[in-house]
Amino acid sequence: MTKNLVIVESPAKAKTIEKFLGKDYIVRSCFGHIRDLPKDSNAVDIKNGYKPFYKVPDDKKTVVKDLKKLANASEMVWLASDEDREGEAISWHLTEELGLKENKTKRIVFHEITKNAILAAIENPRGIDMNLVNAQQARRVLDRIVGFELSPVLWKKVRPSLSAGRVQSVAVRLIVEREREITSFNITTYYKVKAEFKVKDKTLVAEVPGRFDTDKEVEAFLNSCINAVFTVSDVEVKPATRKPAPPFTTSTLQQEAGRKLGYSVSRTMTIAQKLYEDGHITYMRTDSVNLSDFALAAAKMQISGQFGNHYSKVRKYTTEISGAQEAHEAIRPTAFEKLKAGADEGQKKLYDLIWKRTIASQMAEAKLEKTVITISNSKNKESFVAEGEVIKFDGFLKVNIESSDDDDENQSSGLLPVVNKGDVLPCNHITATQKYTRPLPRYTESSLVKKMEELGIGRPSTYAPTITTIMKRGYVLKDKREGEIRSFKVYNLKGDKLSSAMKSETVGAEKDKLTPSDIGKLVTDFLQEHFGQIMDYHFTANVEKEFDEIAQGLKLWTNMIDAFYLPFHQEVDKTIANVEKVTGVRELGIDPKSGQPVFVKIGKFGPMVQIGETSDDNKPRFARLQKGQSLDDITLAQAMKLFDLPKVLGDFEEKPARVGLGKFGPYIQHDNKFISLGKDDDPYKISFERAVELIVQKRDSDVLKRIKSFEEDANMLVLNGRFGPYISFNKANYRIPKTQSPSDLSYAECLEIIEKQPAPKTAKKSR
DNA sequence: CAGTGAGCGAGCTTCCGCTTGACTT
Repeated sequence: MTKNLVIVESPAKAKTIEKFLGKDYIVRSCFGHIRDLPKDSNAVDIKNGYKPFYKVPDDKKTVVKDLKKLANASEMVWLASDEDREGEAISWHLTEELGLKENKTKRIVFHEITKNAILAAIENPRGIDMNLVNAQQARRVLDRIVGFELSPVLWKKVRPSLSAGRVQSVAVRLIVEREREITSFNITTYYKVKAEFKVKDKTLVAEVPGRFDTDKEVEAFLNSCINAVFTVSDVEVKPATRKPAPPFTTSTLQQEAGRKLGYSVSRTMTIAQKLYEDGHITYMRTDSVNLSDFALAAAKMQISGQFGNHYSKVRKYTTEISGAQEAHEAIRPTAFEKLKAGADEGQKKLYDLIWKRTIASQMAEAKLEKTVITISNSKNKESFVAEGEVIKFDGFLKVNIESSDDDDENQSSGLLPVVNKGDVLPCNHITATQKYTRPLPRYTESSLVKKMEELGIGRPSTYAPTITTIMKRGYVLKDKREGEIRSFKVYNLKGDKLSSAMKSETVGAEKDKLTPSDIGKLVTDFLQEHFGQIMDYHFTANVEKEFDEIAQGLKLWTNMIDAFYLPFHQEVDKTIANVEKVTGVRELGIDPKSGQPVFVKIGKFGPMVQIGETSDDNKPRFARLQKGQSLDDITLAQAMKLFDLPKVLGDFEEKPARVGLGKFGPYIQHDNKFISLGKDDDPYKISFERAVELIVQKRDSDVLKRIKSFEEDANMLVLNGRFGPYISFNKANYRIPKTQSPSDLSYAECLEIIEKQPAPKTAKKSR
């Protein structure tokens, strides 16, 4: 007979807590939510007060069974799920599903996994807060209604299998709008003027603070500087400080790992999960910047020991993001004396980032000395200004400098040469460089997360999955963009000689930036037009206010849902009944050969170009748009070019080698085999020789891939794939059990493996 | 894997937020 059963959400947490509590307690985890609305569309009884119907999903059945057994055998069950809306609901679902009696159930909460916090929680148990549970039910039901009523509208009016929701649709909107801002951005040019002065054996570079808009203005200014006398008119030295950033939350960790380590949001989370499971860091899904008293003391000790007392400064941070639920601590190392941790290079780097950020957050501010030198010009009102910054005391900069999203080149320079007011400075030369104005950058995964967090959309546990969803639906893609070469003008004034030259630079090279697809734009426009309320950037913030009122017992959750549902559902019905299917059709012009109109639109299989309308005596021609092409801006010439392929390049071994554009990009087809073109191959320009080279290469790599083939049947192969060896039989793939060695398999053994395994998905789909 | 684009109809898709493994070709 167990005395006490404690239930927490995460298994790693359970292990830690069990150590704190001693033998009278066993601690188990429920692995998050144990019940949810099932997938069928009747999970919410709308006519009956929105009564939700909950079900234990299959993969949670054993968890629930085990917990039930333990609960029945315990004198007291302590529900220790997180202290937020979702956590309260988890405790309530556990109560219901495990059939817990009130007199032997207690609800406890803590925000940090420290012995003191847990003992204090046990001293202060409470009951389940049904108001908070109801706020969660409102959240859950609202999301279900929005998602499961809007998505079918898209299936009917745009394309099957699409999805819409409170979070994902707004995330896509952000990306669509940013793209349109970039496309419509009006690039203008201006000049920045810099001068290099001689100060004894050193040089001082100073800049005119403003801009010059035209060649004429900048030339006039530079000409006026000929024979000018430059005098130091002011030297200002003032102290400045810089403070460390707060410790990591999920969102800021994703941002820093993205910028500094190049990790995707989901990669960061997978790695953090490992560090957490191995006990190196605290929980990685959190919106709190709070550090426990234990952590504050431990950080202080570490900093004092490693850097000295004067580097330590205890700082308590408070969360400013609205809608934060703060069930956990910030993400921090569990033991600061561990300077390194992690099982591989990826984990080590992420741990290092977390260690530095947390330690820095508890360190003294950096003390700087900022110097501003102003240099006047005897012939002109424009002064030159030089700014420099000198670190007097490094403080937290000793361990950490956080990066920023705008990777501009505006780093302030270091130490400036010493000058005094009234000094006359000889000028080496003055340059004016042409600059281009720039639109806001495209979102990266992590800058999107940052924006979503600001808007209160999504939660730490959903940032990564949301990004996966909008990419999987094809709304958004991660693009790699080659830079373009752009020329700019540079003037140089040396002595009394003004010259100019053209230079060039590569700009706009991007990788891992999010861009919307045609379908993403189309769906966003459609939803904006008919469901503006859901697409409003403040929609989530507004409903959060109402959830809070429900949590405080000021409002009935069913009333809130009722007020939302009636008008929303009407709009859904109206849209289904009255609105035409959208295709994003655009006429590009007339095909010069056939005289027929050329259109682009979203077809059954995605964006396509079509020549001519369908009629009894006309069969239109079709071609799919290529990667990087968009309905919005493809030209007639580009569209017509798509019809040049496929074409035969020549015969190789008496069989034609064809080049074409397929679903997966450009390919060579030869002898019933398809070979993807290389990155640098242009399908329109590729030579026959290059095609043959690719065909031969493919044969070689196929041989390398082959581990074993059999005389009995040429269709049976043991191959080496991305996930290790596998069996390929009649174009279907089968896993090889870990107990068997792939290279030693006999034909009979292969057949046996195939028989034991269920028909693979690929075989099913192809039917 | 590398095609397809008539029209009809059956049957399917879909949300957000808690948690980890199982699984992928």
